[in-house]
Amino acid sequence: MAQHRDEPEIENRFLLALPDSCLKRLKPHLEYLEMRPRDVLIRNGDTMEHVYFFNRGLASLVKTMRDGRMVEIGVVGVTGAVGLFSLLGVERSAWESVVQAPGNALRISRSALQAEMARSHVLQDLVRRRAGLFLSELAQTAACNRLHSLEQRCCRWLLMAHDSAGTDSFPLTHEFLALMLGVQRSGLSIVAGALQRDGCIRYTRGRVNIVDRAGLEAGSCECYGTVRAECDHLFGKD
Amino acid sequence: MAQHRDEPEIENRFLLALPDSCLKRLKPHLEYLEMRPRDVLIRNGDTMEHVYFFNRGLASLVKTMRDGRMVEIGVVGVTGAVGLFSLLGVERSAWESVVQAPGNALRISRSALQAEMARSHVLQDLVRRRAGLFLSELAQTAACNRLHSLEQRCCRWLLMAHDSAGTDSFPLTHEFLALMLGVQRSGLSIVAGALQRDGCIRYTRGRVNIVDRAGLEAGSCECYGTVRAECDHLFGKD
DNA sequence: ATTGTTCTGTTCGATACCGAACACAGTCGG
DNA sequence: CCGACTGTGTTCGGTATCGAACAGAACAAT
Repeated sequence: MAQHRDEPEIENRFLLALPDSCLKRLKPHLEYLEMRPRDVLIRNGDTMEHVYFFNRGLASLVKTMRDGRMVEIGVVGVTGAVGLFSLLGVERSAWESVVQAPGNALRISRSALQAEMARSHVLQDLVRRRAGLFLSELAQTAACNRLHSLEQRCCRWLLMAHDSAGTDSFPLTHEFLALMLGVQRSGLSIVAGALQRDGCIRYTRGRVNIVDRAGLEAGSCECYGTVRAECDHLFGKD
Repeated sequence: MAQHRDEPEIENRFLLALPDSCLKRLKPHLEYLEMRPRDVLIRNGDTMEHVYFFNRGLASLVKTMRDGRMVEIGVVGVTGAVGLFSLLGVERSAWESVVQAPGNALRISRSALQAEMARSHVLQDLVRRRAGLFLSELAQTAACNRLHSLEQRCCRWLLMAHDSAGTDSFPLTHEFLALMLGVQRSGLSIVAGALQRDGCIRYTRGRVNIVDRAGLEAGSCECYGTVRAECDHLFGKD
């Protein structure tokens, strides 16, 4: 998962929100990495030595129980950073961060970023705001997991993935999505089939195509809109 | 909910973990408050101006949907602090913090506490560690809400409440517990009735009595033990 | 004592999802 | 071209929980 470049292109919206001067000082510390599905960035309990800014692609934050059952408790895409809370002094990760959608990211050591935070008030402020947004997302997901149906959560998930994918088509199997949503694959296949019949999505062996976003939004719970609105408020509408 | 004392007794374990010198400087800023069930400490979206350290009693962190359905996404008792993340620079609360079990708390302004953090490395470190623990709790609950049965979550909840209550008997209605767990009251009554028949608890009109902790632990999901172990690791086993 | 309110017990049909299984089709490696 | 594997469609009985309703019991206010 390592591939180096001298002058990586920056598309991550968190980084892009920083002033040029700040970004310029960070650039020498940024390491360009290809992100491949199933790459594990941070394990549960790991000390967080690096922060990852996705330019493209998406990471899943996953909690696994002792019996092996797992469920996604959050995602991090182009508006966020994997390992964000390490910047607020939290040592260890309480979940596993694993690449879900392929793409690339810029990695920087926690210490380098904290050094810049000590200097840049803007960066410090952005980290805090983004952390607040993340907390909100996490709480929303906790409630969503309890209150909303599989179909609603499935639609929400597809919308979030679509936002981060950048393209209408991206790799995704029923099996994987069922794992993330913490449900049986058979149940998910039925929901996915219904969404396909309704013309919201189309899929073929491990690849899904978002056809009708509005349809998905109608089928989704309010959680997508709530989180999206907060994110737009922080980074602007586009 | 306001009742003042000059030299409040400190039982909150977060505060007790601080060195005397640090505590001594904080004391003049600590305001003693009675906590009554349903008192709202922080609303969703509020800026967090104060931090609350419970000596006794328990706060529920609650997320409410637009249709009025709600679910508890976490609790804060004698080992934590309501408004903790404000100390890491997060401005606004993403949920509502409401008193669940009666007791009393010490309140301090965010600014006073941050001033002391700037001085005390130990306090700063403890805040970060406790925040990390809270994140872990939140993630655990998000997963628990998806993966575990009502009975398991009910047992877990009773155990957590028991830990914070300090006594074996505390006020609790089926209605309230169903709200917190995000389920129907009728379903909860059946589970509660079963637990009573099994001799784990006894209850009468709005009051529950913990009879057999071991039984509850057996009926609970692993989430209770996982979170409890992390908490013990941070504060010691008692 | 009477009345109103809160809390609990219980029923009942409806629904969502589980958990396991099997079939089949597309894809890949040799 | 031939397996082997992976991804999807579908079934089926079982269970958990919903959502709504009603009744009775304990308590509080008057």
